[in-house]
Amino acid sequence: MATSIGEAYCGVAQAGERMGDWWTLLIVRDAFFGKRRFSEFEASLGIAKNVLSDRLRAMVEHGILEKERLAEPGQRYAYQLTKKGRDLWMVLTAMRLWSDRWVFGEQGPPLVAREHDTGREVAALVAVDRDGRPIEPSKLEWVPGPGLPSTRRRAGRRR
Amino acid sequence: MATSIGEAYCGVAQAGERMGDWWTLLIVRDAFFGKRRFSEFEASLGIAKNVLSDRLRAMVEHGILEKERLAEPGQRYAYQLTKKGRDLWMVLTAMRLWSDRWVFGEQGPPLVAREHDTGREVAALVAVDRDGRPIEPSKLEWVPGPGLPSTRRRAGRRR
DNA sequence: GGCTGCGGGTTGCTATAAGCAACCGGAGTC
DNA sequence: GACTCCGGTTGCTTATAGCAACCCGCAGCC
Repeated sequence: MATSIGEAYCGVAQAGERMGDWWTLLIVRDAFFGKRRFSEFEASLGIAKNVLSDRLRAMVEHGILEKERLAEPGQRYAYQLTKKGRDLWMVLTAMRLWSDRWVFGEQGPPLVAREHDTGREVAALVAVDRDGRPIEPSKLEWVPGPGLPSTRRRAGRRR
Repeated sequence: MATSIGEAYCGVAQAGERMGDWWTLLIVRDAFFGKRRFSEFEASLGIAKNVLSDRLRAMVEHGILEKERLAEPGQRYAYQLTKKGRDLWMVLTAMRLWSDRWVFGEQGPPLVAREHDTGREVAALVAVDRDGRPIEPSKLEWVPGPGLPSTRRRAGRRR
């Protein structure tokens, strides 16, 4: 990861910084599938042990996962998603839906997310305002928010 | 990127494979900001020239960007998002909203997306079914889709 | 027509990190 | 007290990001 990326006041860069690499998202995905143990992630992802160890530690440090010792016999731990981690669901879903359309396309998605009691499937994401009303992405512009510390922005800054 | 990741029948992994690394998403973000030229991306991102060159080529190959020679004097090119590239907007937005909440938090987002004619801001993403009705993520389960070639799945497979 | 400047790269070197295999240590089990 | 399993660590090799230097086509200038 580039040093310069992390300094940017950009949510995309910041999120990328927190992830580290794509493994992190795949670990979160597996956690959503119910996987919790070191060996489960290892087997499922085919990731090297040292890299997995590294990722898990970083994710715990960043508050995406919680490590907990299991009551089971032996030296066993469970990694579970925190609220912060579960909030990555939208990121995973956005990526999955993009792939469903642009990678899998005609052959159809290998996996779908379905509401368990009604059977309705997630077909898309829509952006909404604070009242929950949909916003069309093509009509959007980017404007500085309250957290922007740029010198070009004056409103709301105390000196 | 790991070799094993690309083989997975998982939209998240596939999307990650198409990206290559986080630079790709940052380039797409800049393209949404209106940047089109090699030197614009270079200056904005602080990315090394060879890496940028590499990413742009890969993105053109993957159909995320289109390279076009400008009519201007000199040897100048413009890189523009294709439909496939613009469709990454949801991924960027999901990451940005996650950062707004979990990285920037109290201090507020550095940047907001606003509908230019009404001023309404994008506050969240919601998952919807094919009829546009919202689905609550916490009630979801994952099930195999039509594109899954697993041996455990029989429906729809020709031999 | 040679000089200069600029955009858009390429080449080569170095440093960091991923991949892989081997080993390790605590907890339980026989 | 030897064996096994889980969850790692250590050390080596390979791949790739970062950086600096150089390069090439095209234009304007004189």
